[in-house]
Amino acid sequence: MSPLTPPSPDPSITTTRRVPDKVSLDGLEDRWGTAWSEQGTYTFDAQAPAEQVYAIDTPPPTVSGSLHLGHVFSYTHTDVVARFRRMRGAEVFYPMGWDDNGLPTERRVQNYYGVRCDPSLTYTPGFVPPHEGTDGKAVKPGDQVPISRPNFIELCLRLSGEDEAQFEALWRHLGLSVDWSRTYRTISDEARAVAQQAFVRNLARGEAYQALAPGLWDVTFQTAVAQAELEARDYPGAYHRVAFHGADGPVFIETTRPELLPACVALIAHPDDERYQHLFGTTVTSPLFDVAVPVLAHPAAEPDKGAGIAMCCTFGDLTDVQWWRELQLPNRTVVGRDGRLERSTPDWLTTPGAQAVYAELAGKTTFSAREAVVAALRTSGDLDGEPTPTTRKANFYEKGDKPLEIVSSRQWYIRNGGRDGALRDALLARGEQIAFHPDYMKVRYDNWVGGLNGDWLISRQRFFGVPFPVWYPLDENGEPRYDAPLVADESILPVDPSSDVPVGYTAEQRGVPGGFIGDPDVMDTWATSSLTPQIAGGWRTDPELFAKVFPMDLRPQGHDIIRTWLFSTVVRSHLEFGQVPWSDAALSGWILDPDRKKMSKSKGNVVTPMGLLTEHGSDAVRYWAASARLGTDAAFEVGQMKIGRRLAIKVLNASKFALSFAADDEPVSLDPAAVVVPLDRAMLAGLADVVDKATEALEAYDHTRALEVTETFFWTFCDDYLELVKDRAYAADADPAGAASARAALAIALDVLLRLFAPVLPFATEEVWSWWRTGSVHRAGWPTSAPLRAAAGDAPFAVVGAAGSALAALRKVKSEAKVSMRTVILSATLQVPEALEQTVGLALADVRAAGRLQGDLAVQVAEVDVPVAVDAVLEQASA
RNA sequence: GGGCGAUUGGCUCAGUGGUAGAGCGCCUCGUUCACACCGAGGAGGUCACUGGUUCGAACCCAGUAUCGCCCACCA
Repeated sequence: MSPLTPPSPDPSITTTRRVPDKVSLDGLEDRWGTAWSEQGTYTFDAQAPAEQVYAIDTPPPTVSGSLHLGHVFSYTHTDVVARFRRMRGAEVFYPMGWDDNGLPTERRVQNYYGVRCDPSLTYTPGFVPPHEGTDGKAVKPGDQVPISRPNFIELCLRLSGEDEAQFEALWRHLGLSVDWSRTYRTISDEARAVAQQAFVRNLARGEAYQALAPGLWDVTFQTAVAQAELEARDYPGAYHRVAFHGADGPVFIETTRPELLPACVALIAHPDDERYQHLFGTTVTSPLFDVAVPVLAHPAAEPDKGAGIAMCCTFGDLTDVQWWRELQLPNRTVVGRDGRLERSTPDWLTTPGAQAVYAELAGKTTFSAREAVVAALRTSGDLDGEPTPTTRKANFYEKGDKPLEIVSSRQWYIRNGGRDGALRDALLARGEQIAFHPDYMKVRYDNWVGGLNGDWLISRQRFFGVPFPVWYPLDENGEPRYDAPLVADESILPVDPSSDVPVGYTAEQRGVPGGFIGDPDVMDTWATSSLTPQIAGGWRTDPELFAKVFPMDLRPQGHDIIRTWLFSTVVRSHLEFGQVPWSDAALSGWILDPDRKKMSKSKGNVVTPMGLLTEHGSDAVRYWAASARLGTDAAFEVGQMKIGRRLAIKVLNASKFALSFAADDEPVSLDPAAVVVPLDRAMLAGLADVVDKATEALEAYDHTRALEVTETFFWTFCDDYLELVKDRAYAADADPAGAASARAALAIALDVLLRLFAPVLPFATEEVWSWWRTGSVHRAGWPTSAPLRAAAGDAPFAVVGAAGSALAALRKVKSEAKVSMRTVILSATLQVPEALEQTVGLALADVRAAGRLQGDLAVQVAEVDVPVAVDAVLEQASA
């Protein structure tokens, strides 16, 4: 991004005003939304040189219902940045994407239409879903009609398309300065092609691989789940003290999962644990099932947990997986992919008693099986005491509601440093190259990368997603040759291996021995969204564009998805391009409800974003959002929106006033040479400081600071400066130079203030701009301080403060006397601190006029060091 | 258990070494000559706590407490 030639107010620009008699915020969203769209105000110019481009990797919102307040909040932050950069002269690449390819979309379609996907069915042309709309509640799974995968995908596309149209309408109403001609869907052919191409290239370089291994599995969704999608939740359970049978008597273990007893492969204690030294190397038999298992030592066993000796099952938790792997234990899986115990009796249960007990468990859920095992243990006398209730932490899929099981399955992985120190270090180093805003968010990246315990699992056993562009040859027995995958060539992507045929085969060979089958899985949603820069930037289709926008400048996102979206994007970029995907990452906080809890969906639905925008106005809601700093969670506060609305209205009214002093057909002068009165020049000096501070803050992604300094100045401008100069500005006949000075200063200040407010209040500022300027304020340049300083000369801003204080003192006299502010003061003496004597003197005429002072105004240096005070004689007091 | 934030008037928050700030709310008053979706004035805080550094601490250091979040934690 290059520094731009800033616009200096051109003294020759004078325009005739068209100020409406009555100003209002109502309807500005529609009016200007339409105008911006028609005029292409935010269209990205692909011809712009690369150094001028500022590219934003916009988060594609998940299409699974409606946008909520948190979206409005964080997307406003991004839009403020986009508008600022655009005004600074950057050509802003600001696309919008829709993430519509994942599990949330599937679930919404199931609930909305009352269907479920059954891949074994064939396509039904013209299928009409049995149900439409949720009526606030979901169709129960039992009532869902099974339909084919193509039918299901058709419905996914239809519903997400409808949702996306609504999303876009909301974003336009909010005033996001997105280039709407650059919209993408993660389920589009192009996005699928990018995802498949990136995968194919990962595979060719050995960065993607397939493995058959135990992994976390959600029994509800029946899919594998990645580490990044885990959520630890409290889960009620109970310790069961269970006796294993050793040569020298019982060995007690404690377990919260007695139903896994038939899957036990060993008992394990810490090598240094004195209590179990004599048992290491011996064999014990399990209760109920009479399976002989070894007692082994492993340092991962914790002596103070439970009985200090653990029952290792395949697989109860990730520690079991570690033991199984490191101690080379057998695999005795009993829990299936549906979360139920295997129907057939496992072959390692050889005694009639064991088989009889298992027969009671077969096909049961883990929950029911647990009850059955506990009952059997009680009967056999192997349960010592009663179960002790406890709360334990269990891993859940973040979107699921049952604890994850661990099952063995064949899955695709991408290397992410979880098993490779060199890669991990390289990715940590990439983190150093990204400027996080706020910077302390970077530790979350470091924590996550440092704590990875495996590669990135990218395959999901779902339907609506990007399929893996891979087929497997079938051997003579019809078994897939997973070691010899047939990978689609980049040139033919996207492909769907369930309908497309690999090179060298015919469709008839699908599923027959000696033929082929397609990989049935789809990619995890993050595997696609980790490629948003590639998708939005035209990596495959428009290399020229891609070279201009990549690496991008900004990744805006929530701090809750640093470990997923941010990290996975860095991984893909590092592997494919050997660089970071963007220079800056802006992390927005969450919206909390007034109870300081994270806004829940149910509460969020009570106040819909569109309802808020309609009620308070988009500028008002944007003001609320822009008042919260990056990284900080903010309260949902209607009060803040009302303040924003008041500010927007004030901008309209103050602008109308500032433009009102000349006759209607008289042009407005922006000539700095006309500004000769010290008070006017002092005001511009103050404004110059504001411009510098606001610019510096926005450059540093601190939009709240920029807004604050601008707003503070603006209220002083309205309350003090405008009041002080209005009589002089009107009095063109009595004091032509003084009036011209005030009018030019007002116009120059207004011009600058509108630009400063434009990123936060795009509608009100554009409205005012249209009254007296040409073009859009959003394509006008960002103001710079140099011309203001030149116009201000050596006048100190303190003059405005001193005159303002003097005016406030006069007002206070009237306020305390409980009379109108228009009451005439017959004479007054100002008591001012010595330091202000000179500066107040420079604006005395304006102070007199604004204070309605008709007689003498004396200035004395106060004896005590106090703010400005006044002794005054009021008209009424003398009457 | 490790880490990161936060703690300032009733509320929401600014304020990184020099006599406590804003807005909202509250109180008093005013106003239709830009603005009632208004204006002016006012009251209100020992800056979570304890030590320390310093001429001087809301701010720097050490510790404590409470709250929130991130990571780890399934025997």
